[in-house]
Amino acid sequence: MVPVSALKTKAASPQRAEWIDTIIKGDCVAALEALPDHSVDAIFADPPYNLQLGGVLHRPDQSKVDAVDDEWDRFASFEAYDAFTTAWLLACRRVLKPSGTIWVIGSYHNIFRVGAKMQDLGFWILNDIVWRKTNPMPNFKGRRFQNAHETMIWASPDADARGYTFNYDAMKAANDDVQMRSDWLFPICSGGERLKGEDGKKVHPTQKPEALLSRIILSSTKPGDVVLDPFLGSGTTAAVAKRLGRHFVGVEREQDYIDAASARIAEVEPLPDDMLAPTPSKKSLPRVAFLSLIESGLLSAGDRLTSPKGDLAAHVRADGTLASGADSGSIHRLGARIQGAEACNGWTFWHYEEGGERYPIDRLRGRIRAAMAST
Amino acid sequence: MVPVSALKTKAASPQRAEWIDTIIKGDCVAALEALPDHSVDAIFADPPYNLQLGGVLHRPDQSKVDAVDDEWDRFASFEAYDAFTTAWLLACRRVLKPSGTIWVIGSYHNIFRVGAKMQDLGFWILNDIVWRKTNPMPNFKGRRFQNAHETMIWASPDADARGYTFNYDAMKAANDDVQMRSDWLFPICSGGERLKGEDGKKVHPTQKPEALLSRIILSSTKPGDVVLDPFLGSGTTAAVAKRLGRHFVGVEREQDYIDAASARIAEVEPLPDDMLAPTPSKKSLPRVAFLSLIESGLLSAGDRLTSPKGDLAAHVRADGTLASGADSGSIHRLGARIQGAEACNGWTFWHYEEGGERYPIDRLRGRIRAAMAST
DNA sequence: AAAACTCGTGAATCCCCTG
DNA sequence: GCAGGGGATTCACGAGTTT
Repeated sequence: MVPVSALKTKAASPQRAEWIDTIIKGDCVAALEALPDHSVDAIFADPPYNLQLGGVLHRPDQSKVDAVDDEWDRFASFEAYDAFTTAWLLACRRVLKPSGTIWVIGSYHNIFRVGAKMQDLGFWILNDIVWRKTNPMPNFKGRRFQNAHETMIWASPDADARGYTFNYDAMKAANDDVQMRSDWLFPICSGGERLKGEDGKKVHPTQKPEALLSRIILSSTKPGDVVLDPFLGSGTTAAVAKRLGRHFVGVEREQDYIDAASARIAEVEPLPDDMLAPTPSKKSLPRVAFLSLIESGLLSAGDRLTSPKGDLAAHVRADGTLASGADSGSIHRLGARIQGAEACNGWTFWHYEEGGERYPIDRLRGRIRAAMAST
Repeated sequence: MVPVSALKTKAASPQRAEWIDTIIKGDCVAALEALPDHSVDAIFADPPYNLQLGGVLHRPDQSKVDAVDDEWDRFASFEAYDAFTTAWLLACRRVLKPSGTIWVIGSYHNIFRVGAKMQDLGFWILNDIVWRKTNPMPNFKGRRFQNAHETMIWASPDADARGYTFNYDAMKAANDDVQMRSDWLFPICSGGERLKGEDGKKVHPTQKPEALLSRIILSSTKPGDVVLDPFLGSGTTAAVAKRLGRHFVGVEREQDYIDAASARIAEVEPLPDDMLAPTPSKKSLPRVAFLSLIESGLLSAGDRLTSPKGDLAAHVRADGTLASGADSGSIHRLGARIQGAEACNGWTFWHYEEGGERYPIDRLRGRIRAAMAST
């Protein structure tokens, strides 16, 4: 374990476990034994791709392509790779909270095997996300399509998992107010962001762009969460987590990578809290009872409410229910029944009249909430 | 076997086998026994996805989503699905020429299992191709990213396969003279192309767009080649193959689909030889997420944006929203609220400062688009 | 006649808290 | 653990209708 105090994020608290905000040196499976069950909120895993590259690849100008041929990317067989995959996935699932989620990135060389194994082990896939590269390496031989993307799998630890974090509203607001899609566009990591050694050579062959990790962390974690990267490499996950006010824990086998990542993380300045506050979702707004509208005088018993078009009507009763003929119930239940629907959001369905205009009663709820906020 | 003479393509030759340009009725594995070894040049397979859907899903307007719940998409377990996959993949490989290639399409529900099984059986993956949908169904409950793509695997029957067809230059010419990438953009099949029954309902729940098959066939087959579709369904593969001067053979279990596909194929007029050119697609300006400006470093969390005159201000937050005092939201929503307006185009309203001058953030969006276009 | 508006729909693994 | 109920949730098109 490498407790680098400079790595600590500002969100640190005294009672925090000692492995938080550190890089653990060692093999992924063995190193994760240092963590208790269900202790991390999210995992980003960038496992070896098992590229199975043949000979040396040359560009048209005869220059040599610097392929990933490191020892850690070589496996004897698909079976060996599958056994490796099973081992680290199980270790990850043990330390992942039931409400947590895991991201795994890969290419066509390995992602199908990893995805199938995840399903076999009971992980429940939430999305597969495509990272479209703005600047992928060309196919030099002209024998295939340009391999211009990588695939990520986002999954919960089991099919029944509830309550995982997905910052839907933040993603939508950040995407021109339409839902964020499963295809993301980012440049590959290059330029100043790419870690280089003193020899000017890249420190790690597959350093991921911070933008990619940023979207992952912003979408599926909350400030203060702990993000695990079992194959930390150059430390992108940890650096971005720290910047975004999350805790991290990384596992890495090679000292060179640990050194580079530690230095990188230490330089990261967390963003101020008010830049990280989660975008409020409607679900997170304070609950307002319909009865409060009557109690505060915004509506009165006997008032007439209608459907949006005004063709269906009901009357407000003193106890906060609605009545229509012999039928009565909550704003939601009566709204559903009166339309013959299975469900209904009474706040947006029922309308009141003011100055000749119809408005949803949600407008009145807004006034209550505004009054609550100002006190 | 259903020898529909009207289906014959113009490239027909007298010594052709009788199963060419026909639809064979029956289970995929059994039906393929009618074909000799190594007799087809390419395969497009759209197997059941094994969606494993739960209950009924409603849209926000309470309408029901017409889910794929057909009998043919139900499997007892992953093991049953894997056995099915193995069987049809082996049958396909037997009839595929050594120089041929196979395409398989799927979603995250099944594509990882299929891909892993293909590798296990010795198929050699050449590319995975992402079909990005211009108009995918939204995620109605806001619990995941919008599932906006499907994945195709393009593979040769074994690792040593040589001489497979890839029309590199045609693809490049069709793509503004840069290499065709592994991510393709097409609308889903709708409008006049979608086969409808007399009741006005869709004939097949998962009809694929002709544009998709067109690119597949144009990229990896030659005129006169034989294209097999072991799950023919509504017949898109056969119809496109015939139009493009290729032969086809389809396998399908259900008579209703066979009838619809036969009628559809009969109506297809093969293109004249000199017209068999790929269709270039001009795309409109790509959507850029405001978050991309932060992710790409053009803006940073905490940066100050102002109204055109500089009298109103907000701060950029890490998740791609803006904050002004206690208020926050997308660039559009906050822009509207801060002006007291109903709507606002945040791209032209919000300005940043550079060298003492104010510029709309639309200028930064332009830079992102320029970077995208240059790749 | 043209524009605006409404309505339907697509391979979907789609809620969460309280009693 | 289960049942009940509050109440949150959609994008791009094509087709048809109204203004």
